[in-house]
Amino acid sequence: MADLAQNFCERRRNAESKVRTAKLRPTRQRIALADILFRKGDRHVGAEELYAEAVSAGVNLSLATVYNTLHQFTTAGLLRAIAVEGSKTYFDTNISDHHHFFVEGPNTVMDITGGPIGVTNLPEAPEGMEIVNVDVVIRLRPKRS
Amino acid sequence: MADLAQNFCERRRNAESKVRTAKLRPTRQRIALADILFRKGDRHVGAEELYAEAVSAGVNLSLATVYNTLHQFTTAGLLRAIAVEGSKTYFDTNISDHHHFFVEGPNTVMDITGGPIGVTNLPEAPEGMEIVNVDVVIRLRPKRS
DNA sequence: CTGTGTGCAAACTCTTTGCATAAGT
DNA sequence: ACTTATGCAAAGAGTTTGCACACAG
Repeated sequence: MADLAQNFCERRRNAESKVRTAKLRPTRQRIALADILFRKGDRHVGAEELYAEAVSAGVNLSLATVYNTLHQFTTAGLLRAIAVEGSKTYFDTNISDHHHFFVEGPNTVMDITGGPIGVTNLPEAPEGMEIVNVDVVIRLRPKRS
Repeated sequence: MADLAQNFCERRRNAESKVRTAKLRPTRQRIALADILFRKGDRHVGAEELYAEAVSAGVNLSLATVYNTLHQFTTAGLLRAIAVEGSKTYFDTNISDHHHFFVEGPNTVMDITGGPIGVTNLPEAPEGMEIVNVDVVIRLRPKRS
């Protein structure tokens, strides 16, 4: 029991420091979201899912706050928004340089593991522009017979 | 004048054959949209823009028809939907293997020209999945001082 | 004629916004 | 106390849907 309590406190402390890193006030909601997001390893979440998860974890917050927080975390560099076609925005807790599978049908995003993808012949940015990032998305579909 | 009329007819014929290629009935609306889409070279259009263009070209149609047609053309392989982050879907009249710049701010899509980008270390599709395509999106922002 | 396509308006999803209230420092 | 964040509900963008009417084969 003491262990559980300690883990709980430690996770909370980690989450809080994440929020402080982002120069945001460590409010209950932001700490709870940071905990959910960064407790487990790499995650790809949409706002609704994260909201549902927070609610079912007993956190009292609103969907608008989830959107606010996701954007604040993204701006602070704690999260990355993923470029996939479709109406929904996914956020990735893995900020390091990597790319994604997008699965048609369930519309889910997965990290590509097993060796870094290389992009060759990367073009120059046009005059007056700078490259923010390079996203590679490999679109998958369930194999038909 | 005769030239203009002939060009007009020829374009219309081309557009119609595009529609037939897609195994769709060559209705007035679909032919008009095909003409607008494929008359000029490569284009990246959203539904609303295409609708506006059609309307200002004197075509009488509805936005819903534009959406229907874009999806039908995409399914038929005449167009490709582009994976960019954000709420809006862009369609590309260039079906060949190429990739895109996405410009933050104006939220526009541009083809990457000047040599084909290569992707190395392309991973296997996971069990039971097949690769539909590989999209590379280079996100740009206006250079700050 | 017969069936598919279209137009319209309403519904729907995801996301943002405005403002009164609550909470952090 | 002072300021910033939150909750709520409403608005907003983009897209889809259902059904009566119109048009192509």
